[in-house]
Amino acid sequence: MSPRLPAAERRRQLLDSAVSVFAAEGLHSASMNDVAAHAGVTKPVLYQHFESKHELYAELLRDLGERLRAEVAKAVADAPGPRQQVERGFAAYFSWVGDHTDGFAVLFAGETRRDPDFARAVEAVERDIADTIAGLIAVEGLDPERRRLLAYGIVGIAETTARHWLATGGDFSADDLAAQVASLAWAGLRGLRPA
Amino acid sequence: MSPRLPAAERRRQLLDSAVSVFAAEGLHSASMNDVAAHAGVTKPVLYQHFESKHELYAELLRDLGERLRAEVAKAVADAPGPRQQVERGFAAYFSWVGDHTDGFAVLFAGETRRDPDFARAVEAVERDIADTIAGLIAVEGLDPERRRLLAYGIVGIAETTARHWLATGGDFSADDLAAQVASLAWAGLRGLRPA
DNA sequence: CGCAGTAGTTGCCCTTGGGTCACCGAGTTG
DNA sequence: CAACTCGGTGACCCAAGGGCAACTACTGCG
Repeated sequence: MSPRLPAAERRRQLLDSAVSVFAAEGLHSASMNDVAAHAGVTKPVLYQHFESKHELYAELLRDLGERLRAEVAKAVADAPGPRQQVERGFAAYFSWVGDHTDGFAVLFAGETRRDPDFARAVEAVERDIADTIAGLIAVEGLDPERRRLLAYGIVGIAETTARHWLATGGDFSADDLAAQVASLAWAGLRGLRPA
Repeated sequence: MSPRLPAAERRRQLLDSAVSVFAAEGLHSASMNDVAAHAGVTKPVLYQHFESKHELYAELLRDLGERLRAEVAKAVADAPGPRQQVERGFAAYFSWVGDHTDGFAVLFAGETRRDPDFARAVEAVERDIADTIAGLIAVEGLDPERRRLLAYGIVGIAETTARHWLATGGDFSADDLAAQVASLAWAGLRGLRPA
């Protein structure tokens, strides 16, 4: 039997275990048994804290998404001007990714987008960030649909370069990476011709 | 019993069925039974053409990836200058996506990246396109790693805007979308300051 | 007309894994 | 020292689904 833990602590520990197990195995390959075992505990304990596998995963996504979102929002809010907002936003993003590779994998590289509930969670994060970016597009008279589309483009830059960064072993630091990518994004945003 | 078909035709039909079933249900939710039934046939027939579910899916990814890659490569090769290469490359990409929404879903929105074999297939496409883009970055003296990183950023723009385009019902035509996005990407690529 | 050969089918096996039930033992409290 | 609570366990149920073995039926050829 594993050492007894108060409910709150056990729950936190289970969530942490779930992130690493799901990141390593993927949603459908990882069993509830695996998650429980990783926490040094058996399945029923897991079910005392979470209704179902679905709910556990959804909770995970909400949790991770909220943290990433908060991190980026804070960095952007603290920046003095638009150029710095872009730069620091990316820096916060990549820094979070570097510190939470498992979380990033679960949020964006997982089979997240297949399930409607799961998709909502990750899209909420994307939308939030995209809305922030949309406000930085300097072209006047660009209709909101197009504005949002381009903002999603920038979000896509972040996701894909982050994945590539992790996949290739990360030769750059998060800040270096952010500087590179911010430069690309900023040039793109400023160089747009008024439609 | 379903009408008898020569092996080659049946195989093609099974592949087509597989794309739509996997796009609708996802790799792990869709059963081999579903795929077979969608083709009006039973499971063993499916197994006469494909060793396993894994192999079927891998074959699908190779097939789809090759087509997308060829489409983009052709468009880029036919363009007279770099600006047009970007524009027509995106146009070909979005046009393919619009015509093969199921294929796009399987390639990029699926649980593709979890499995090493599957990941290879989709990464091959990304890499191929990224390499093409890398050649268009005009900054001299930028080291190849950074060049490639930025190229992946552009690839990310395409993927994410395509997903957003499909998810929101696609108010734009593929060409309109391409023009918008190409403008963003081109501005980004040209506006980079030499490092 | 009968015999290959190939397309399809029915039916089954067996593993995996989500989810649950009945029980246990260590503190705490009156 | 009961008795209650609460964190924990082992064993089990049941459905889904990948994969296969054995059988059937159509078709074309000598």
